[in-house]
Amino acid sequence: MGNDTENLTIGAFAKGAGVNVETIRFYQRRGLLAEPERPSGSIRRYGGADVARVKFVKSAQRLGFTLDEIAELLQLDDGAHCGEAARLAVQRLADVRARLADLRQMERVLSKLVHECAAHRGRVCCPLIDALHSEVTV
Amino acid sequence: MGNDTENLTIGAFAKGAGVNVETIRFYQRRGLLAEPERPSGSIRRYGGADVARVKFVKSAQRLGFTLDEIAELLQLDDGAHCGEAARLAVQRLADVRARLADLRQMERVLSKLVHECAAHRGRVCCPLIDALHSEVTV
DNA sequence: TTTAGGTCCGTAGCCAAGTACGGAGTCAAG
DNA sequence: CTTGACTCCGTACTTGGCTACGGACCTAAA
Repeated sequence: MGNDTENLTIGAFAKGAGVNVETIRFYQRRGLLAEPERPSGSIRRYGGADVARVKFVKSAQRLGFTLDEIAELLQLDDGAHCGEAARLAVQRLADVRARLADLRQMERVLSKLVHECAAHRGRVCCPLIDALHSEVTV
Repeated sequence: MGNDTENLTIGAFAKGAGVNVETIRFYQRRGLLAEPERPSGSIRRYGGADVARVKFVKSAQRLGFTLDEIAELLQLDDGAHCGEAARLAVQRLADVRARLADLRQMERVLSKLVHECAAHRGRVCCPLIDALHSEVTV
């Protein structure tokens, strides 16, 4: 039935999302995750959408967004106005592009350094360095 | 004489590097910055190379490197072996490329969303969202 | 029905990266 | 030779993002 990704306990949920249980609870307190209904007794159940949401949080974090920013992004999902949503998205896009530019610069420098260093094989080496000072001060 | 970027006091240094004095001192304690000689009495003096170094630290931070990683990078500059330096650089390069891939994915999704949202003008809107779940869970 | 293992909840602790503070010393201009 | 700005140094506090702990409760399988 493929139902093994619905009706998860918090433990299975956390494992599925690749975080630990405390993190789930922490996100609930931070408002990143709704505290779900408790269908039977007082144990909460989670589903695939929750797992996706947490994975989204972790992805966005890897890109350098803070939990507050991620909360904003997620509010797009939770019924914010369209105009507001678009405004936020545009803002984030600019942000992402700035990061991309930085990172490309870094990539360029590092890969150049690696190549030069390889080309130097046998010699005294290390053009790595002045480069770090002179070029990466973005 | 252009000497206004040499022989800086810590205050001028910090201002030049765009951080505050405490941060300089913090970096010294962390070993990111050497504690300089004290030519006259007990007040330390700094130069352009120090400024560049701090700017490098800040750039690298913006790219998501931790201070420990940055310290490693800076050791390339401070006389590490070439082989070791290259190893580190290769490692960081892989790192940077992974981040780039993430970020490109994020950019793609966000810009698609922004366009779709603009195209929607007047309608109920917000394709922003399922997209967030379905596509950005990198 | 017991009981092991999971859940709930609050509170406390941890690490990174600073930031703030306070008392003592220094130094250059008046 | 004093005064006001700056420096030195240590220690403490802050913020973000978790992680750990402990006692009470629930629940599924033996």
